[in-house]
Amino acid sequence: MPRTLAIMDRKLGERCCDLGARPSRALADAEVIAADFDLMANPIRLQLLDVLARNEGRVCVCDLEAAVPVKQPTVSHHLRLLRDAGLVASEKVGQWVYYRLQRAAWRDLRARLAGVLDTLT
Amino acid sequence: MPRTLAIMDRKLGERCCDLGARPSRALADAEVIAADFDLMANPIRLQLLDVLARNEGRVCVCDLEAAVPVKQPTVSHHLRLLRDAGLVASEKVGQWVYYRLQRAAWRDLRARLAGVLDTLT
DNA sequence: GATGAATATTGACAGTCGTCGATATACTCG
DNA sequence: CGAGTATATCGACGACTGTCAATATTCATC
Repeated sequence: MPRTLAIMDRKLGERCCDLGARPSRALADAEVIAADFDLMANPIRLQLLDVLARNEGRVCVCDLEAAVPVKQPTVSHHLRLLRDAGLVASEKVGQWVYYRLQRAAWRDLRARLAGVLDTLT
Repeated sequence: MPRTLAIMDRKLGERCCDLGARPSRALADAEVIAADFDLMANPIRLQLLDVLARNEGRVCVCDLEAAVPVKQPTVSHHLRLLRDAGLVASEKVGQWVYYRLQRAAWRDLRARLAGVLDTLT
């Protein structure tokens, strides 16, 4: 017993509203994807990731600090967000901490985002 | 007169800091990319875009309103953000307003984001 | 163990974001 | 014109974010 008309069956200007439009993704899924995008939605984090991507396994915090226009606590803050998300890992060597990208985690994230972007294009 | 050693030339645990790490993108570029990601970093916008993607040129605001768990002013707010960014367009027909994706704008945005994601993987 | 360096954490602050009720605007129909 | 509907805008509010100074922690060296 269908009581709503599919949107595709309707002409422009004819019968509007409540015709059964639903998102294909549940809100919970959308929130996960939104969190992925959110991590990337900051220019300092993008610059940090860029430096990490081009210096595999060899970047200590003070190098990162020199690469971006914010102070050390702020760099530490952004690195923590990326680390908590599993996208970078850190290794302490002596008094320094070296950061590196977690390429596998990035592949997963990229696949998720590409899936979204593909449907919109 | 090079006075900084490239990061790649250094061993782990040896000489740290100020070795010339720079982001390849300027801050201004990073801010543009971050704004792109930011637009996508919201679950309601993702759901709206999903409905628009699957109902080409035929979705009025009240249909969108029915598809997401927020009130009408909030839907209107998110649609405005997407419209201001050029990613959707609206057309008034009678008392209704129909929204549709701007596929070309999405191709541009996807290319920019894919470029970033590719370097990280 | 005191000193100094590298990094993390804390606490405060200003600014931004998402949300909604109320209201305004624009259109339709009687 | 008056009533009703669809959408946009306004104004307020709480929550979250980015930033930094100050402080804590950890390690190395003397």
